[in-house]
Amino acid sequence: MRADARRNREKVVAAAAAAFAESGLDTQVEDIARRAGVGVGTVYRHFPTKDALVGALAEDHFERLADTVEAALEEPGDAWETFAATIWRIASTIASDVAWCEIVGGHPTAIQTASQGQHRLAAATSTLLARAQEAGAMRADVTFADISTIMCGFGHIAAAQRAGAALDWERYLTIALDGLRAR
Amino acid sequence: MRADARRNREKVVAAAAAAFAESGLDTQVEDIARRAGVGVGTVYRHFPTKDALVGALAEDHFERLADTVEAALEEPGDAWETFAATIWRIASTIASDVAWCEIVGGHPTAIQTASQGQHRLAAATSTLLARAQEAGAMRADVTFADISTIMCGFGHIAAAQRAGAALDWERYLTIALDGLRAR
DNA sequence: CAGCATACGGAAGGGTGGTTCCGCTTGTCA
DNA sequence: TGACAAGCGGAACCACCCTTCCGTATGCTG
Repeated sequence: MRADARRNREKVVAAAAAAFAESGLDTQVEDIARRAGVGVGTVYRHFPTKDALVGALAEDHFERLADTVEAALEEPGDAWETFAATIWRIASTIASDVAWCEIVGGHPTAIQTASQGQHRLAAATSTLLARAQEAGAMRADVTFADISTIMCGFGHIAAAQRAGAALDWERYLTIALDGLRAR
Repeated sequence: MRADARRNREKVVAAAAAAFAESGLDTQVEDIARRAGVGVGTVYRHFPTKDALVGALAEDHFERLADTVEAALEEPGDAWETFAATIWRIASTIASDVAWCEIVGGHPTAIQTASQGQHRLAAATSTLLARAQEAGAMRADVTFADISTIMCGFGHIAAAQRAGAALDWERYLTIALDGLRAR
């Protein structure tokens, strides 16, 4: 790969990440290209479609989330506290990026491919969940699918909040986590 | 208004309600017109824009929801039970209509106008909420905004579920309602 | 340095879907 | 019943964006 091509690819990825984080997945390809200082043709040489670009960035996000959760598995301490703190950490990371909120919330444009990162994330979260249940701190009937559902709702609410809706994802999470606790 | 015009208006409203309920707010105006047995021009003579049509139907939905909640206020019985049962009733009504899920979930196309029906709905729900708190069954810090947020998440999840996602709005509501209860 | 493959920019292409417009039809009222 | 206003159908219009294409520029290799 030619040196200028590599350089341009990096500029595109950086510009796309910034633009999506700021304005969401509806950001136009032309805006990303302008931000990167290249033409749209260049964006398309590196990524066959806009979805592929979103997918590449999303996978990167999921890998980093998986790292976070796997790191939490190593830490000692109360199982419930670890679970809750991890959810909060993940949520605030996601909430800082509009596109990420939309992806987690299930925006139609987003990739649904069960990727490497998503698998790791699911596995680590399931373990965290199981530990909290074994400790008797979490309702026994909760499954990983429930956590997915709650996080899907979270993503949507956070995205809407960023878009100006009178919603509060922190209150949402507080209530949802309380609903997960054992009585 | 001419008799045929009134008849056509009713056909358009009925067709739109059915089409939106089935396929969501993305349904094209031409599909609605075909379903009503009229041309698109006729749809536009009765409603200046697609949004206006959606808005008219939405307002009707909100009025009916408000009726339901106001009726619940009259019923005697445990305050928490009444609250929870009402939320469940509302939720299953909404879940039966894709467009309604999208509106409640905050689909961008949907009207955000604070209408008559929405006001009545908000007022009645707030009263129901306050009674449950006075009875000591609901967390004291919960506000109407929290209920809105939870229902927004619900709408989104129900819409995604209808679209084929592996989500379960009933589990979601179970957990969320549990999170609202006093400990 | 010459020559070529690789890469680039951005105008043009194409699909989608809301909205408009106008010639024709149909109620309504005198 | 005749005449006119109101209503109708649906093709055409237009805006928005993703994607493609091609003439030009540039890094790399011998």
